[in-house]
Amino acid sequence: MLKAERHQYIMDKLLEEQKVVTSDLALALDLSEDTVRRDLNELDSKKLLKKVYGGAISIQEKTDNIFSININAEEQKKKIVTKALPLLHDGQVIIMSGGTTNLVFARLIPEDLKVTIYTYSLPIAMQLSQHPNIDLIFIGGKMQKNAMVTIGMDVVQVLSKIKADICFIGASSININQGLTEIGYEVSIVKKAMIEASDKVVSMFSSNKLNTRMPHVVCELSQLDTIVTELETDDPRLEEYKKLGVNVV
Amino acid sequence: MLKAERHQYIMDKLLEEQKVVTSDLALALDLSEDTVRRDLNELDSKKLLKKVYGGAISIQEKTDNIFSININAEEQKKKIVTKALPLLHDGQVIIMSGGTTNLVFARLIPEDLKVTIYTYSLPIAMQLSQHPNIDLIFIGGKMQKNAMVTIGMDVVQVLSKIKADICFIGASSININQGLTEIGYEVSIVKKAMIEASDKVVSMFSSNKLNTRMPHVVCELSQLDTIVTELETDDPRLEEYKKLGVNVV
DNA sequence: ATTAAAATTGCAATAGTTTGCGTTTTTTAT
DNA sequence: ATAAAAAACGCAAACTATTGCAATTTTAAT
Repeated sequence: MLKAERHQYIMDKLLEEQKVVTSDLALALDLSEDTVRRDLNELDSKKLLKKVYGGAISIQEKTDNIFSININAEEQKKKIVTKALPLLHDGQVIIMSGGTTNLVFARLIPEDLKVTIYTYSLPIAMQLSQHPNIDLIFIGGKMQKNAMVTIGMDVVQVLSKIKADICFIGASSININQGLTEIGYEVSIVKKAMIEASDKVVSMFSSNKLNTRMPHVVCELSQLDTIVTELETDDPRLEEYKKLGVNVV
Repeated sequence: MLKAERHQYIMDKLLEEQKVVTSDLALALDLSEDTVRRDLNELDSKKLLKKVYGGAISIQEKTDNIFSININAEEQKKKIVTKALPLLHDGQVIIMSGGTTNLVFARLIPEDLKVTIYTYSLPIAMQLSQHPNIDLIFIGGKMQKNAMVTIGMDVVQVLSKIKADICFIGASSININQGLTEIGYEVSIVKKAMIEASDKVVSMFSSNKLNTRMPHVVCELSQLDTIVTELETDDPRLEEYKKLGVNVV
């Protein structure tokens, strides 16, 4: 992995989570913490983030009366989510996690689709509020302010009581051995509940998330029905996933 | 292989993979790494990619996505909510309804205030997510998409189980006889529950809401502790309200 | 076709970067 | 105060880039 790639990865992560932790990045990227620190310091000196003890936080101009969400590589994300649109059908009950890929997905849901969507992400809910034909239900609870999602027992409890046809789950990291892993424990718990509540589990992410890992396991690959990336379905990097029975789109 | 062909190959690869590695390209194109580097440098100077140590990365765009909310008479609202700021104290448990006045209020909450806030409004929650010291709890439920608030039994139920020190309630309409009234039935129910859950009830609104009415009653004036408007406290339009025991700020 | 100039290519030596490790220093939280 | 975690520092090994140069190929004009 190129250094510049790592930098992109870090900035990407920062956009999603508002902060990054040195040790988590070292784990995710399979690097020494030294190198991560050097990366963070470099990005700091370029004023792209603010290095703090233990990691880094994003520097974002105070948004005044506007809620702005930065999306990295939006074109790529559009490509990914477009491939997932055929999975949607009238009448479905859907659960959506947070993340910018899901946000792009939310925006591209056809106007005439009539579905019920549960979400626990503020930006996703804001986006879906614009949609004329969606029954939208927000799952409340304690807010994880950086990611703008609710977490905790309340969320899990609501999820345990619903039964969805399909869920679209964002991924921070995925690899063959651990499967889907998350940076935060709380979020991993919520995602587990989400998977439990859904007949079908779909995860959309860009290929740079492949073969990275985070501390908290969400689920094994066997629990994923479909993964959607920007890659061609015959790309060698997806081979192992297909072997394990995951549907690759 | 012609140079132009190679360039095309590199750009194709880049489009697909977001990055190229010098050594891989040299191998794939059966060229020396020197030549590949020269190619990459050339493409870099044409701004078609970004040359980095070890290879090159695609120039990735970062789009800004805005959920914008129009706030009418923002200056006036700032004036109103500023008068309410002294009601806030560390340690309070607070409930906030939706509305743009409350949104402006949320934005002006001092950075160092440590409180717990319950809300059922997406924009309010988004705004409060930016605040470093607030414990934020979102009350989930079915979304009323236009107003971007949750409504219904779920919301009422959560509200019935909490006890807040103070609530800040937006007002569609207020008058002496009916008190606070709302345009939507669902919202009126939620606001009732909110008032029930709070020791102290504060409503902020501009004076043009005075002496108007809507179909659904929220509460009588006697249940309001404090109203905050842009008017001077001795303004004759507020006289009647003061007489009924409402604190006027 | 021939030829000279210009561009391209690979090589080798040199220079510069990156990275992980051991050690020391600083920071944080108890 | 003290212990634990994180950061900084210096170093060596591995990797990547730059440079000048000679050999080769391409281009363009007679």
